[in-house]
Amino acid sequence: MDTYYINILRQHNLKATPQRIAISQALDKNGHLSIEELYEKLKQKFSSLSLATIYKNIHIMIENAFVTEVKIPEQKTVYELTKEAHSHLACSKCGYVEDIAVDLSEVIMEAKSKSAYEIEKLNLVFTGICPKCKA
Amino acid sequence: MDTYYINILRQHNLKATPQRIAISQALDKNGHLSIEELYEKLKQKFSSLSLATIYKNIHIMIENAFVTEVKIPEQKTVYELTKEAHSHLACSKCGYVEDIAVDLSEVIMEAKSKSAYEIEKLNLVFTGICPKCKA
DNA sequence: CTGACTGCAAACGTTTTGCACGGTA
DNA sequence: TACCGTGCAAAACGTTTGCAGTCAG
Repeated sequence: MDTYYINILRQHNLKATPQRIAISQALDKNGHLSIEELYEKLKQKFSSLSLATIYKNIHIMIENAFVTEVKIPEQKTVYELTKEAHSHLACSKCGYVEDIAVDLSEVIMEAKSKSAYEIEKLNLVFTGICPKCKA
Repeated sequence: MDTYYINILRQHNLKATPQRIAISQALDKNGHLSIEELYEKLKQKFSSLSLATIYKNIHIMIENAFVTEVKIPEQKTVYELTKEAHSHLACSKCGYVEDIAVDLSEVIMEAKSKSAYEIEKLNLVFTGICPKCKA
């Protein structure tokens, strides 16, 4: 139901336009999408959809902590709805990206003790072959 | 001495042109540079230097495992001379990037046991404030 | 001497911008 | 109704390509 997305959009100070609802839904259902994939998917619903609208919305959604950008080595950048901190697994064959939760507390402690930086966050991406591509 | 860079370039099957020597040296001395930073630095030595030359060389150097691309969340991509696997620390204020070695064997084991992917490598970037920016 | 590299200019793809119109709250 | 969001077209970027001349090996 759209009400669900309307509410979470409003909770993030975003007006609930049909395009934004569709973006939220697409990211929610697909997990991780690139700008181009988002555009292709939504173009089916809104034939007049403009790429500029996708760009503008993704950026405003990132600013409002509603969406998070995920940069993957040697692949296109993808976007996801913001969740608790987690890591990512990316398939080097097909590009599919999924979430993975690993315990990083030790790693963070080690990094803090070894460096003079005031560490705020960390970003971990595993790359490999997904089950589908292995088969 | 240039001989040093000439040799490592040749070891990577790359002809040792003055531009390539300068790129190697700049990356070696500065650690991590973006395309633009590289261009600005080398432009001083080679006033006729073309951006296209930087792009072409960086790519051929990546293909020959001489240079590695480092993608940093919300920052410009930087390049470094290829070394053993290591992680990175990036300053969210000034953009400065440095290497850090942390033990990731446990994390890798955990990821392998939790996922059906055939994990090949991992990429870890810490973001925070560097000592200079803290002061 | 030959093939590879450079610099230039043009082409390309992606992202951003300005503006008039339309829709949300 | 007032303001914000949308779509369009153009502009601005960053990156790539083709080509003629030059250089490394």
